[in-house]
Amino acid sequence: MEENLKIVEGAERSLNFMEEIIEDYIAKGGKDIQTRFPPEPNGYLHIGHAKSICLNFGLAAKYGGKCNLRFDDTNPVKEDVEYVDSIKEDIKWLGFDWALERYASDYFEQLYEWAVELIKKGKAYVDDQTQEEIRATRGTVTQPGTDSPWRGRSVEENLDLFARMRAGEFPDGARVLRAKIDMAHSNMFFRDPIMYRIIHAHHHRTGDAWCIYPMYDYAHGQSDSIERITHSFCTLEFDVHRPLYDWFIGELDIFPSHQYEFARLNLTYTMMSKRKLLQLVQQKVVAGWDDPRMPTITALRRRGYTPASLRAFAERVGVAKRDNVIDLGLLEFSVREDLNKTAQRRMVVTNPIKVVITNFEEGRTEMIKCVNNPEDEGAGMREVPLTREIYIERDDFMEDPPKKYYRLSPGGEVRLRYAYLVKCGEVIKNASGEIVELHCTYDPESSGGGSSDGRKVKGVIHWVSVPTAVEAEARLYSTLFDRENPDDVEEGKTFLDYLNPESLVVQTVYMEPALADAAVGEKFQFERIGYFCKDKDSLPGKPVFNRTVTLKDSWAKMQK
RNA sequence: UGAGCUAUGGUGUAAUGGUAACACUGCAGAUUCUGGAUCUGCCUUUCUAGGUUCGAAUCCUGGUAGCUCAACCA
Repeated sequence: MEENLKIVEGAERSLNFMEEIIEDYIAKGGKDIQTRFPPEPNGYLHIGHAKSICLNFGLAAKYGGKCNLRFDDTNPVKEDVEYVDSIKEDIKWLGFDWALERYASDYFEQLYEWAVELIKKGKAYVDDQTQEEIRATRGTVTQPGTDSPWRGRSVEENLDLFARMRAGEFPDGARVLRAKIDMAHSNMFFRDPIMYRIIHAHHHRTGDAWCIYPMYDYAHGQSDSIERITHSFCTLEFDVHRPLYDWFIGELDIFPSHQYEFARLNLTYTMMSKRKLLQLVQQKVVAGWDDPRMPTITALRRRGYTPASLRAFAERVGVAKRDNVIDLGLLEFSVREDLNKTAQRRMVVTNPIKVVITNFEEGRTEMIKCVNNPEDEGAGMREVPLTREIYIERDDFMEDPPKKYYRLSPGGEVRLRYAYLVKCGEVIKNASGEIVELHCTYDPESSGGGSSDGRKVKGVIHWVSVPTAVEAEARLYSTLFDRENPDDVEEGKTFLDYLNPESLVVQTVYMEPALADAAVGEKFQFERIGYFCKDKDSLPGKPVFNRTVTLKDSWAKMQK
């Protein structure tokens, strides 16, 4: 696995633009590279965050720097400890560890003092306008705004009012503290941005100590500065905020952190909007944040994705400044690549048809040696029982096969994986003409890859012995949505109109006995089917497996 | 229609004034006790019009297209 990681992460490639920024910084004498991953604890992390995590932690590691985890917890009504716990778990699972765990709320006192400083400089004022009035006077992107009637208040009055805001004298929404910049600025964020608002709410960390809370723009840059973040990476939509980020740091004359933006990750057949993901959970379209069809890290983990595969994926998608939509196929390629080398093989029949090997003695059980993973010699061997009656896949038999069909057909011969050659004799049907059973004969000389007369066979099929088969529930997942870009909605529709009705298909499958005592979270390749991971919903005697991803299937492709 | 950001194969990402390449996808073949894996080959690319230059994906100008911004969200 280490090796595997190296192939991707250590591969020779040119620098991405972020690495260039950092190398440029170092070339100019800069040191102590410091980054941070700054989630708001208001939801679960998704694959887009995984890209950001790999970037921030990866860059710090590559250049001998450090990366902090800082929760942007400036809005108590949306945030919760449930989310901070899940975020920490996800980051660790991905394989990263932060230098410092910090919260924007750790800096509330300092932020307050700096606000007082700005008031004293005449750079901030308390505005009594209502939310609606503020919105109405902000202007539009093409029209300038107009000054608030409270813009000219004296420093003394502002100081007094701001102190009383903090003291809790005013109800929510009564007043705000605004930076005094330029109501006609072409950048909307410079039109006297709000720095503080009154919210009488319990904060998950500071409790009831505060009833005024800083806005993102007033908190983020200064928090970066306090932590001496040298490179503050964020997504493209924040580029409009950068001048304001610089303005506060400049006015306060504090450590000059700098912000750089990169394009966020988009994936086909899903969406990254926290709002919409929350909607899927709340409307019970999915079973929860960790429903294996969700793009959240917790869901991907439950589905069977590995940390290494997600890191390799992040490396492969690269980083740049233009909008992108990554093909889901690349994510799937990344897990298959990892699981192919690490997951043990097992035989499982998903849609059975019974085969009776007529020349195999009744009551006899032969233990067949099977290779656990042909890609990993260290994985060893296991024994699988073979008996007179076995299950094979219904798809592996055709009464009237097309050309190039290598599997079983009347009179045809195939190899039972790891075991003998079998030839199909009789096809048993019920009254309504459905095939219920196949009668075959085996070649006792054909174990170990040979045959009694040197003949070769093209088809190899998997099988499970009937008396020892273990029943399990398989959850076959495909995309939650039926189109590549479910965010692109037509008139009068919503993304919920684009759900894929077959995103989850539950099946009863028959497994070889070795699978009976797999551990939750353990990953296997069900030979010729796909990669599966044992789910936490498993009950004693009733295992549940999630299909992580199918195997590449060039036969299915030919069929189309 | 104000400001900012971005334009390279089907999808991503490189090439940093000097032969447009790498990965995924797709197609074809070799090989194989997984129609898996592996290996080989192939298809397909610089938004547009000018300019600078011996030479432009790269620099300049205009155009076009896409994205972002008018929460007391982050």
